[in-house]
Amino acid sequence: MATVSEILQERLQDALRAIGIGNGGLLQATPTADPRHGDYQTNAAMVLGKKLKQKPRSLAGRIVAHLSLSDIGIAEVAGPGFINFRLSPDFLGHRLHELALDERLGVERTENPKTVVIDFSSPNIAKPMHVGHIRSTVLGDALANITRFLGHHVITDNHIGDWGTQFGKIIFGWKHLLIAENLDSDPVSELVRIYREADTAAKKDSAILEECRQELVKLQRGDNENRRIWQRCVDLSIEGFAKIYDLLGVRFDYQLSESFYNPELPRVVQELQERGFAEVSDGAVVVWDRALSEDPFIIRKSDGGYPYAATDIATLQYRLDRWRAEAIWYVVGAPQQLHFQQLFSLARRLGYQGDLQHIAFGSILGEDHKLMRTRSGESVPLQALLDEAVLRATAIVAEKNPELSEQERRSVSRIVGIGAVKYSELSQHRMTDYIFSWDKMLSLQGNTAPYLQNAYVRCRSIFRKLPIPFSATISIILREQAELRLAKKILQFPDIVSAVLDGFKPNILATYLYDMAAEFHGFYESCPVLSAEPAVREARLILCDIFSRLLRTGLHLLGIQVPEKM
RNA sequence: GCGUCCGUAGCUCAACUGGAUAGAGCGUCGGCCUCCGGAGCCGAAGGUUGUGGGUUCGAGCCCCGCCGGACGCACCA
Repeated sequence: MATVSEILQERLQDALRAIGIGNGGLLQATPTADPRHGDYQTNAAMVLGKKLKQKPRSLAGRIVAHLSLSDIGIAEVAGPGFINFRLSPDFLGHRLHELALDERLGVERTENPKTVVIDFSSPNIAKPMHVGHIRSTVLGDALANITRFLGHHVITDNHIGDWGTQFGKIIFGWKHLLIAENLDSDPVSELVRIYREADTAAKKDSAILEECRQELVKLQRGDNENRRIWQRCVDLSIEGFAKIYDLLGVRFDYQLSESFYNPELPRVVQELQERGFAEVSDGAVVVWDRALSEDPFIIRKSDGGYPYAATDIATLQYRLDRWRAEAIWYVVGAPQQLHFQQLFSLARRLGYQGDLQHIAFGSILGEDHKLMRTRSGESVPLQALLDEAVLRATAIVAEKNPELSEQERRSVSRIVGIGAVKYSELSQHRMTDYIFSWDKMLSLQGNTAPYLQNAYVRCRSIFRKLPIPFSATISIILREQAELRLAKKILQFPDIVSAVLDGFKPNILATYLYDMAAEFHGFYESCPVLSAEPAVREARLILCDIFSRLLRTGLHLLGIQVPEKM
């Protein structure tokens, strides 16, 4: 099923051919910002007028005269040469009926499915996940859901940081500072503690620093004991991550960690040297790209170790070779932009095909407008943050709806609390540094998850009052302004979903859902459903049915659940 | 110093990739509950889009210069 925009664009192309303008390039028909300008508009006449040196208004007039739109609505020329479209109630009713019968709500699968690897979350072993990981995790998951929904073959891969110089200190700490009981009760905290203490000790005592280095070297050479300790650290940490991913409802197809690529690193560096892309500089092996930066891309350190640049190249090769990836998207914070520019630039020079994207995002700030920290100045652990979200939601739900059973309240609180955190990320443009506020994200008013979830619940409660289960029947006749407005908004859904990937901006889906919920409330206010006469009631029930399914689907694409009551 | 990102209502944020009179929420002020969940709806006030130029039918968006902020710049990831 073509989207409304696509239908209008096709009709435009037909009209252009009719007046002898064959290939006008890509035409756009978009929803208008102001209802006085109709429902959709195109600036095709102005764009083409410039190209063909014709007056935009008269060209627009000729286009309109040749537009065949009787089944859709009407078109008119306006302003400097816009063509405005108004959709007829018949057309809206017809489309709505189609959506009612379509599980995918009008969203077609792409005709060109691609294999897309999405790399996100990527926490580090022996460190707790903190607020810095939430954006990557939530954004990556939402993009994966949407990309998959559009029919692409998506592979999600959690590239866990399980290798690196910190392990010298962790192993030293494990051997000298570990407290077994702590490891049982809260393993990740204990790993953090021994790392910190070893780090402090190493700074004060160069003998300890040297010992840490030796532990690292032993690990890298495959020493049995160190290898075993490392594996324990990895296992314990991954268990901790899994609890958080469960709570968030995020899953990965793969969790191939950095160490997975270790065996490939010498070959990677050697090949780059042999092919002339890498050279030795100050004892390190580096790749220069002066056009990008005066700083080199270091693929082997002067001590022989391999930094993550080397791992990233090996990872890239693996994804291209093994998975036949046509696109690889990295959902990683903005500070690493240079790294990815260097990586992608090298990949292109090596002749690697594929759509490589660094999907960058801004930071989360506290209410003081500075990077979000705990009172003691550390980054906020994600587990604690999510627990607090659920706790706060529990209090709100208990107050607003005391009639829920204990079990319902627990389930709803989790959906609301986790949804609020996710939505506050996703409703914002990904590049903005945004201010974390419990009160705002859990507010029942405004562009928040609880507001949307409540709109869903309100709508669903209508269906609970029906004597028999609802099923959409025949035709739909819409007359009221509020009905028509809601219908028009609903029909934009397929265009919006695909637009999200154009710039990787889930926030436009979020904003759309919010706008639609606002239209629903207007409709709900002025158009009684259950008490309406049968034909009207049927049409309104269909509107409600599509609205609730669409809201649920849209939120699911964002990784957010909806409760039936709250 | 070089590079990247950002600057929009008192506050928090949008603006469908260059479209028409820049939109929401919070806060402020004023209306609406014999009616499906008022967790809602309707209305008012609030702006020289940091600033100065440029490009064109048309700029919050593109280009150049300033001002202010965040981040990154050789062996951490």
